[in-house]
Amino acid sequence: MASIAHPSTIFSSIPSPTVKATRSISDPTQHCISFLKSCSNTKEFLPIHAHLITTNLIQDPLIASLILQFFVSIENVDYARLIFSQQCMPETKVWNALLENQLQDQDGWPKQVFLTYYQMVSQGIMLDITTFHFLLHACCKDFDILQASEVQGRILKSGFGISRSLNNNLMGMYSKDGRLKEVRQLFENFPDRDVITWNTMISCYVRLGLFTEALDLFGKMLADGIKPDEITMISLVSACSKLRDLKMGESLHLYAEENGLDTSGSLLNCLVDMYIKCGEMRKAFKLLGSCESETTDVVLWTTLISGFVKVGDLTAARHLFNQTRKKNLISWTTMISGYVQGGFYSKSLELFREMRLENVRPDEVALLTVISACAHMEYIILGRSIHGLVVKYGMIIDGFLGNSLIDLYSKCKLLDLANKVLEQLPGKNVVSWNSMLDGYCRSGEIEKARIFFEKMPEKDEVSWNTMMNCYTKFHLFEELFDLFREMQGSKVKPNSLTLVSLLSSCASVGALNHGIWVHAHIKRNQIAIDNKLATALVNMYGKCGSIHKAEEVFSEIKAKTVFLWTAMIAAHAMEGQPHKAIALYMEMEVSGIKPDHITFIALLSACSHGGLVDEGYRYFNKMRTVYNLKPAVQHYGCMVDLLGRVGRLEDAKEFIETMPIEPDASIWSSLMRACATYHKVKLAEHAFECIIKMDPSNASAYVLLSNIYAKAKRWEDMSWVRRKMKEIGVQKQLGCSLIEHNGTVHKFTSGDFSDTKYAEIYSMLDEIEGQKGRLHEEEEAAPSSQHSEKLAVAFGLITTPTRTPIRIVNNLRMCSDCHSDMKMISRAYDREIVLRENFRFHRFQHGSCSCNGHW
DNA sequence: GTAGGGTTAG
Repeated sequence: MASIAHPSTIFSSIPSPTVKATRSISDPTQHCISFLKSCSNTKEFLPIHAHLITTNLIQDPLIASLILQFFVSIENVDYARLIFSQQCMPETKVWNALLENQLQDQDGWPKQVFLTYYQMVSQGIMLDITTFHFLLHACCKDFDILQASEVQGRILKSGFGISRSLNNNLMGMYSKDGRLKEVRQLFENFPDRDVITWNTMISCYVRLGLFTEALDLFGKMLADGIKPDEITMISLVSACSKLRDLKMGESLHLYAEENGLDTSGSLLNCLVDMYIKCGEMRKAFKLLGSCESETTDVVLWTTLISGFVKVGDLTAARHLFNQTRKKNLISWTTMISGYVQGGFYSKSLELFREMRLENVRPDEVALLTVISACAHMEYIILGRSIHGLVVKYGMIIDGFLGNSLIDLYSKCKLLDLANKVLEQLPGKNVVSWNSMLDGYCRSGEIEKARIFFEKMPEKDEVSWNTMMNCYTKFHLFEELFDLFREMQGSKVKPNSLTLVSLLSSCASVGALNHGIWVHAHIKRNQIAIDNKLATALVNMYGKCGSIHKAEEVFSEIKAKTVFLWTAMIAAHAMEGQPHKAIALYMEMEVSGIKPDHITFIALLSACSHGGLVDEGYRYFNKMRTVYNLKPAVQHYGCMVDLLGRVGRLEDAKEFIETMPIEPDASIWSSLMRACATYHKVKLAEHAFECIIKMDPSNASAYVLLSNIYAKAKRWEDMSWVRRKMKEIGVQKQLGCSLIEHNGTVHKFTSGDFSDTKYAEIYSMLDEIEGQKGRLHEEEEAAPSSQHSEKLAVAFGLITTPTRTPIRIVNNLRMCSDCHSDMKMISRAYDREIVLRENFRFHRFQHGSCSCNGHW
């Protein structure tokens, strides 16, 4: 408390009336108020009391109420009443002034108002309409249903009868707390409604998201002969914003203009917001242009910033933000959250720091926004310190704020902390559980995730999709489809994201029949195929070797995104159709779509699969010179692959040595594979050394080198490699092949004996060996007759009808023996064999392969 | 009685 001068000095310095006019700071009333507020005992009070009586200041209700407050605080109400009996003011008025004073006190607690109220009741003080207004106001500040109904009951008993303004106030109070039932009851039971009664009812609907009800009520209001005002329109136009109902919004705009309502104030902001949210930027700006002078209204500016954020134009949003003269917390939060929504998390945190440097104190919304940014970046240290800030500010953690914290700890894989917040969270909802579920999923705790998922009190589409994405991510194909079937039996309908997840899983294991089934499901349920779903379908068909179906889906989409184009280009690349990929790329350029990094990976890999060196160089240079895209290590990898495939090994080596970024192990592996093809032992050894320097236990490098030595018949070197592998414990990556049959995906690994049909499979393999009509060369590792793709093809020959294609997905590139054996099998058994390696297909038919020897 | 900012799957 600031030091207050002794009363005697205050009184001696009371200025004359003329001075008072010029020096309002020393207003005697203000002095008295300050002094009264600091009074702590009766002894201090008495001198000023005498002064107040002589100057008649005691008749000032505020002063009187402070005296009252003083005596209430020292629990001597009797003395207070004695004092008041000497003055002419009715007691209720003074008590009301006290209530008003307590309400205005920024740091005050609405509970204080109720303490005063209980004192009034126990003292038998009469309550009037003003008292009730203050009480309702306090109820709004800190809603408590018991207190609210106590006040409502007191109003009914007071004998005034319920006035329209009290009724409106009661409605407003319940509306703020979202109590539709109470508001409706007060509305229905009060026939003498004015515009405020209607507005309160309408805004209650809008607040609760019942937009259509709000608009319906507007019709009834007109029918009732009540003229709407600007505030009515504000509620209704904001309902149209939320509904994205441009037509209704425009007709409300027209109504306002025709009925002479003021559309230059707050209503203007709402209309601008509505036009922006409905995607009518031009109309919004036309409306702004019609304003007479340049407005500096911070709400309007913020509306515009938010509009640009919604349409994804963050540059424009930031430009406006920088020009906003009187930024407040909401403008800052709008811009910060804009960056979060656009995925520019670092930018959002940067701006938050700037905000704090400007001494703007964040509230719950601002903090949960930056917590969400920290969560996405997995910035746990900053995230925890913001959690600390939440505690420091004494914020109550519930609802949104709590959910953002669960999300933070989940994304950072701190499951205990996430659980702790969850347990202590008062208003848990499906978002809280979803965030926790996501924590288990991304930590790889699949079992725990499933148990948690089963126990969730409520599941929405996010819950199902989170669990399903988890299965997709961990390649649990069976579990994924089982869960999908379960989902179809539940109340929640699969959405396009569910289907994207299923399709991407089908794509990764090459499960064409499952993919076709998902596509049929989409058609059957008349789910709209948007760009994202089309991309997933094209990707699935492309990766399952069904290029014509991919083209079909692709051609049906009119406005294609870069992702869709890229998926189609990649499909051609995988098929080894470089010219089609290039033609498509050119078509894309013509249609005005800019390629991205991924497009160029697809395009360069197409060139590589077709051995198109000149084209490869051309596009590699083009990405930088025309599109200003910096080639990443994958792009350099494609180029090395391309040069290696056509046998320009020295060029490839030089390319690696002059590339501006550090080559990684995969680049040297590319070169090594080419060395294996072209029997360049020396260069292979150099590449090997480079790989081992970076990654001493790189399994594929050892295996490749060993194979290269074997091919060169350098047995001693080969066994050295083998010994070395044992010494450092290098584990060979197991070859693995997938084949879809009868609703499941079968997985084979080299020398695998686990399949129930293994006896039949191995006798089939013997038969194949017999077909070759020659003995096998000496094999260094597992004989190629037991390579996983052979097992899979044998399985396919046994289990599928004659002449149907056999589709296999490999995790590794196949060896040359398998490649020639597949050609032979395709002729001997008259089967098309479609085999997918990591990034390309081989189609074996009538004894030849679509790759034309470029494997 | 009214307008601008908020959490989760990809």
